[in-house]
Parts: sequence; C-alpha cells; structure tokens
Amino acid sequence: MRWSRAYIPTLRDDPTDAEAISHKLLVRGGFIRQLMAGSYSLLPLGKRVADKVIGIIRQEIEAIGGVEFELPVVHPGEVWKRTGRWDSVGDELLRIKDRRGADLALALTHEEIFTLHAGELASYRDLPQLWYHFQTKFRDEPRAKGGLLRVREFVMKDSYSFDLDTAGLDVQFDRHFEAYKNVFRRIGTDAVSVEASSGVMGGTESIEFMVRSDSGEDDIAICPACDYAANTEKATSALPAFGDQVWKAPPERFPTPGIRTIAALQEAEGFASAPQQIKTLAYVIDGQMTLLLLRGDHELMEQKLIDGTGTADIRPAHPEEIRRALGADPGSLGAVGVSHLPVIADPALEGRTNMVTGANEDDWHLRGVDVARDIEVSRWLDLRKVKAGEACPRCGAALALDRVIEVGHIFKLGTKYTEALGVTVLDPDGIERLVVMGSYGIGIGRAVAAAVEANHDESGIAWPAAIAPYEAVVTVVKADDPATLAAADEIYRGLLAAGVDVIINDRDERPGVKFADAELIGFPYRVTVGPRGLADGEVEVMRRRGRDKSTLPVGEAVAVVAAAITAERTL
RNA sequence: CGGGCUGUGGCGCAGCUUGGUAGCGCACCUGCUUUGGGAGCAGGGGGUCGUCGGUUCAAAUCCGGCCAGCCCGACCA
Repeated sequence: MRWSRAYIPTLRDDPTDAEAISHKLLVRGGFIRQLMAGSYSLLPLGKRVADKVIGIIRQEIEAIGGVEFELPVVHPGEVWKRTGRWDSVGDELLRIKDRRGADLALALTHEEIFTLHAGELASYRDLPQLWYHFQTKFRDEPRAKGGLLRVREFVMKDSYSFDLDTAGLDVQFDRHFEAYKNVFRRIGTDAVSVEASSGVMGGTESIEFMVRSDSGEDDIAICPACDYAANTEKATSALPAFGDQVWKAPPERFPTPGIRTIAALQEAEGFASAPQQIKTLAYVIDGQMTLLLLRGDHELMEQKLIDGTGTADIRPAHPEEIRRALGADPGSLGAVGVSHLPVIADPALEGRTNMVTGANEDDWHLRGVDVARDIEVSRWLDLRKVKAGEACPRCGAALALDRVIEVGHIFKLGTKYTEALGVTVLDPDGIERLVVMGSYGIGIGRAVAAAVEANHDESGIAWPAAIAPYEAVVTVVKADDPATLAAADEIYRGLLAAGVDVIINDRDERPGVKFADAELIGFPYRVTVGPRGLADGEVEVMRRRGRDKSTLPVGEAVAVVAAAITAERTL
C-alpha cells in the first residue's frame, strides 16, 4: 500500500472525550471514529487490525473443529419470547417493529438462533457440533465508554457447542479454554482466566479471560502462589476465626444517639469494632423485603446475591419501606427477633457471638448478640466482596485485586436453551435427549483495544506483528528525490514479494512527521530510506518495540526485515 | 436513571460575565526557502456558533424547551 493513496487520518492531539489509552491512541492513529455513543466506524487501519484478530480466532476455532456460519442481526421477537429473554433481559435488548407491527429484536447474542437451527439435529450421530460466526451485536448499554472498550454495537465471535451429554460439553469447553489462551497470547495480551458469574446467560460454570488494565471495568482476585483466580463477583477468601468473648446473657440494649454508621459506632464504643458488628441491609428481592446480614467491615457484592437467589430483580429497599417493615431507619437496623422477613446471612457471621447490631429502634443498638441463638437465619449465602490481602481459599497466600478488561467469556449453558426451544436428539437407545450446550464469546473490538492497552508506550501503539495493520513501513525521508524514492520503492517491492504486509510512506512530508506517525500507528518494523544513508549504500531498520535501530546495506534490508517479521508473526 | 459538565470550521480551543463586523493554534490550498525526529515566511479557502422558540432595534452571548456528547455513580453476557 502507498500511504499517499491510503486514508490514514492521524491527529496530533488527544481527543477531549477520551480517557482510556486505547481510546486515545486508536482515534489519534486513524483506526476508528465515533458515530454516536457506543458506536464506532472502523477506518481502514482499524479494519485491517480487526480482520487479523478475526483471522487468528478463525484459525484457532477451526482447529478445535468449529464450522463457520453467519446468522442475521435482526431476529423475530417470538424466538426471544420462547426462551423467556424477551422479558428477562430488559432495556439492553433493542426492540423494533417492522411495517406489519411484528416484534423484532436486534441480536444481543445468538443463543436463540443457533439453538433454533440445532433443532434440525436428529441423532446422537450428528453430535458433537461446534458452530460459530462473527457477527454484530447490539446491546443498548445505559452508558457506553472507553472507546472500543465498552460499546453498544460491536462484532463478536461467538461459538456454540452441542453435545449429547455433559461429558461432551466438558470436552468442548476445555478445548475452547485452550483455543482462547492461544488467541489471547497471539494477539499480544497476557490474559488470565478466572472463575466468573454466569449472569443472565444461565448455565452452571463459566470462565472469563481478563487483561489487566486501569481502564478495565471488572476486578479479579488473584492468588500469587497458586492458580486461584476469580472475578470479584464470584471470588471468596478464607477468613481467620474471630476470637469472640463469650457473652452468656441475652442481648442488651444500649443508647446510641445520632449514630447511623458502622464507623461511627466503632468510634463510640470500644466493644463495637467493625468486625464485631453485624451490618444489616434491607433489599427487595422479587418483590419480597429481605434482610441481608454481613460482618460490619464487609461489603455486599450484589452479583453474588443475584446468582444465589436466581433473580436479577433486586434493589435496596426504600427508606419508607424499611420504616414500615422494621420501625426504624437505616443505621439502626438489626435482625434480632425478626421472624416476619427472610434473613440471608453471610457465612462470615456463622457461629459468631457477642456481636453488636441495630435494635430496630432509632438511636438504640444491641450488644451481646449470639448469631445462632438470637437470629433466625433463613439462608446462608456468600455475599461479601473479597478484599485485597485476604487469604486465598485454596492455599492461604494473600490475594491481590487487579483491575481488568473482560475480553472473552466461556459458558457451560447446559440445556437452558435446548429445553426452551425443544431441541432433542435420539440417543443410541432410541431415547429422546435434550442437547447440551456451551457458548463462547470474544468481542473483537474489545480485544483490539485490550491489545493496545497491553502494547503501547509514550509515542504510540506497538502492535504485535500478528495483528499490526501493516507489518512494516518503508519511510521515504525525501519523497521528492527520485533516487531516494526509487531505492525505497525497490525495498518496498522486495518486502511485498517476500510476503510482508508492508506500506510505503511516499508522501511529501517532513521526516519528523513520518516518524511520529509511524510510531503512533505502531508498525512493528520501519525501514528508513534517505539520501544520507544511500550515499553510504545503507538504510536504517528500526524495531518498534524497544525502538532499537540498526544500519544495514541496502541489499540486505529486505531479507533481514522479512526474516524478523516471519519469526514474530507466529509467536 | 441520579449527579456534574460540554456543544463555536476537519481536530484542539478562546469569545458568552457586560448583546453590536466570529477569532486563535493545528490541519488544508498556492508560492518561495527548507528537508534524517512534528520547519519558516508570504498569500489564501473553509463556520446555519447543536437545535427550536422567546426577549431585543440587534443574540454565539440573555431566557426556556428539546437533542447530542463526555465524566462520576447506578447498570452491564
């Protein structure tokens, strides 16, 4: 490609609306432009990178037996109604009507439609199957942000496995796990796999692939000593036993005028350190007011509540509701003596005695509470958010918390969708069996952004060769000098002939501008051809990563660069 | 959805308080000089000031509605 014929609109300044590094660099480098909130056009460079990522994913999924489809983006609402997601998903699903008034939905994901097609499977002999495609999804996120990191419209690779039983699903799941590790390594991200919540997808087990970045929106707990790693939506930790002093008497009321917070109570009373308090939260779950109990210094992780109760219909109770149900305002609540409401308690409270909690009367608290004796717990459920430094549940080492970007997610779906849509096959005994499914996604744009987050420096992006928009740039120092241009052109053609994806910067610009653009865009190799070097029969080769330069005889440049790129391409 | 903020040429911004000929830097075009790390000089092109309405002799500027975008939070496969 000749730069003079390409469309590469680079910008000198960061766009004002960008925060994330990948957002700034992708816009400045001329890879993407925003159309509206959460919606980006890929410019030619962005398209080339995305295509290379797609190519790598395609290779890896084909390698584990995947066959490629392409499913529509506009779906009949009826299918989404049959699986129940028309109602359960909410406003994220963009609904439209056609001219006849029929309900349509924009694809949020493609479980429904792939499962529908799987209805043609008839025999166990047809299984296993592994189907995938690259297709646009639209999710009407309330708040898009971070450039390509969190958008409303995006292309995803999603694959779906169909098996006769869970053993088959396990095999396909494990194969995806390996394939995903390969993909993320090849695109230059050091992705870690973590246990995850399955959210509204349903299913029994799921693993997320995470890339560390301050621009991320998820947190993971990761053990430095063993292989434990989990999304904080799911992570747990081992807590040391708390040495409570025994209090034999029944709970005792004591006045706490004006005290409404755990911190204030800890401040006021020596016997009420935060871990000695019971935090009481009032939530409305599926319309039912419920008390949630946590240790005073612990925080609620709402996703655990959703996963544990099996409903996403949860919200904190309003102050009026609380007053009506308990007779006190938040800050003075407790579960002692409460029998008319369900009480869900975190296991960190199990067996604790001599604790402090609200008395359900403003300005009064109770001390000497024995959880087992004084509180009617209807259900124990891990609800707390893990904190950095707590002990790994497997090996006891201190857990670290990292901010990450979710770049891939694989789910064991089971029969949720095949059951809803009636997808069965006959097994060897002629018995009808529900097909067992898995689903596996990678967001292409997010993977590109994550690769930038992981591969950049102060002057721009430093793409891994495998996904760079071009693997090399030939920079013509003096484009209006025929001899220089001719020499550069010869190297350019030589690289093309050697199979290198190369662009020649033949524009009549000052060298500094061309160097800066090359580094901003992040081509892995730069060959600089100028009159000064040519006078000595030399050109300069610079590797983007590390920016180490070397001077080579003109005649050797093609072979050296081609060899270096060939080696890096397959890393 | 709650809170904060912003819409002025392709990009980044000033002008708005105190109404009166729309301005700066970058980018772009022409010429000359320059050319191995974001050149200099000279000349030039380009803007319904987000949008609709109101106030006024007069609105980028004051008032109101709407729209869009950004940030924090809630939310999120």
